[in-house]
Amino acid sequence: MKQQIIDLIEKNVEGLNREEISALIEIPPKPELGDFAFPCFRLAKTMRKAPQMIAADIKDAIGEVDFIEEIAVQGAYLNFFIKKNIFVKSMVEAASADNFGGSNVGDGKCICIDYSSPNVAKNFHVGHLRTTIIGNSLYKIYSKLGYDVKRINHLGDWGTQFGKLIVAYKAWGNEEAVKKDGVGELMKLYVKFHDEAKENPTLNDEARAWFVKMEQGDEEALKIWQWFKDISLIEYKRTYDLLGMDFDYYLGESFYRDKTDDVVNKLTSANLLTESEGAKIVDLEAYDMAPCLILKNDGSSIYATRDLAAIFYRKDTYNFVKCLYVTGQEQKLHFSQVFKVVELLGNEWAKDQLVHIPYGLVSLEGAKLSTRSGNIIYAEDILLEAVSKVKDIIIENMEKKGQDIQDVDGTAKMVGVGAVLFNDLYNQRIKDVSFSWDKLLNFNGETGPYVQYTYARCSSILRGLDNYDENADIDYSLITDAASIDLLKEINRFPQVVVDAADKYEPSQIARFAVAVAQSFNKFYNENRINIDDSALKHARAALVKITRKTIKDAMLLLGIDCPEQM
RNA sequence: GCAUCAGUAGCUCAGUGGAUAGAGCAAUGGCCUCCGGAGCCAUGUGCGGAGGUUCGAUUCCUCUCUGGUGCACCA
Repeated sequence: MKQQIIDLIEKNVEGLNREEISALIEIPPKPELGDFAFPCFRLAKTMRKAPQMIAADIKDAIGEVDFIEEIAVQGAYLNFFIKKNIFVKSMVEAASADNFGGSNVGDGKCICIDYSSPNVAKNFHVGHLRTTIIGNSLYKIYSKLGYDVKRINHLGDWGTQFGKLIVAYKAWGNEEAVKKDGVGELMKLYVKFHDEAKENPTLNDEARAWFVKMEQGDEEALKIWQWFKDISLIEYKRTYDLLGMDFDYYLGESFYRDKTDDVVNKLTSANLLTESEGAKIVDLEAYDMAPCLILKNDGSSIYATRDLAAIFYRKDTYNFVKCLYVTGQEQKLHFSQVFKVVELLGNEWAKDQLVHIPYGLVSLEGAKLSTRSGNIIYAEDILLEAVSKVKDIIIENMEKKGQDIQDVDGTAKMVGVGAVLFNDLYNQRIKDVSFSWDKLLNFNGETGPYVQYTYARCSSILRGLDNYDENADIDYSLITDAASIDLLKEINRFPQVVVDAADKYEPSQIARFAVAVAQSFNKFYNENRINIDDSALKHARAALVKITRKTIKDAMLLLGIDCPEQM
């Protein structure tokens, strides 16, 4: 419908191309102001006339059009009122299409997303949840737009921290305890190492020495390392299963250990490597950044080295058009440095293909999360707690309302986990999050369960319709009330919302949209009975329920959340 | 110190170079013998401050204040 408006304006206005017109056209803030609006401020300068007069002139030039009810001039705005039945029909039909909201702009091109990437031998806590949830949603969003997305879990499974763990394990650990408590025990060893190292700094040198051994392929070191890694992965996968998420590749930092030499060689031939305090660095002073450390003074690699190796590997292997890194904003400098180094090696594509997607810090009741101080909540505990609370509510509702819900545990999992995901995706990524159980477990208002509830309600309505024919013709002229039209307009934003979410790397746009549709539907529902005797009206309203239901489900799936038929 | 991000209603947050800046939470008061009350409706003296660009700035620029984060051998 917007295209037809653009056609009209293009034909009757000089000096603007279709793209410019399209960008100018807006949806008025209030329905009384029309269905589409075209502001004429910008034309005032070139046409040297008051914008109000320009609007009036354009109106006259357009004249009568078959699908337009009225064109109103309001100040500098040209407000278009589309004939309702035509507008309704076009919106319902658009929203009924199978891939509504999606497109094929991606054309099968590859996008790599590096996310989740927990540090092996450390617990998976609330902070890790953010990267996992945001990354997963971006995967869904870009897939919806026709991209071939590679989900890469770049495990933190290499580095000096394993030297520390080996030192700690050999000094204070034992096999039994690690077998019994898994990552929990490894964490204890890690914390103990840091406490002891404060008194005895030579422990740090020992740790670095063990890491050098790892890099040199020392059998004993690698055996312990592999064992710790296996233990950790089992625990992480349990959390991923709960979240209903998976990855295409688990390629941790260790995967690149034989590829860092090549990075050093490239940098050396490009004459970018300089020595400083015994270490090898790339000087970035010209770009107002601290130097990028490539090799430590003991010759071993560091995370930047491995990130560089990973970039070249991914470019060669997947030929990505974009490689996204979903990590905390505190790593911003690191990625700026690494991306700049890639660029300095003569890779212009680094400028727009390598993108850091930062998110805000998670704190716990105002204090920073810290394993060492015990100020920590584990992802798994949060998810299980939410599921358990949802289950209580479901059971209570079943007694109160006499509902018969088939799969209580499955539904509780869907809603509980969904609540956590939604809560994490609802605000802009960059906002810091102060974790609060109260907020997380309140399911009223702008929450996942609210949206899911609306979905279940749609399903329930459709199940209960009497004398309903799936294939009956719809009389669109029967839909005239404001609540119905608002609902349709809301739903029809979907394709643009998905594009915006992708452009800004902001799943929150989708979450906000899902809530807006749900709110709009609930208002419609409160004003319009659907299962009524008037068959034509019943079928018309049911058509709105159907597309609402479908759109909510598709939007929620983009967040990694499924919707239950009953709850 | 340098860099960077943020500052909108009591709280948590949306939002846009333009038509009266919006939601949710919390609070109070309402909601049809009828499709699901995890719902709907009603109540709101707010864009940190100062300049600048513009016909128009909460939005863009500069400065400033406040808070977060980062600044080499951790990732």
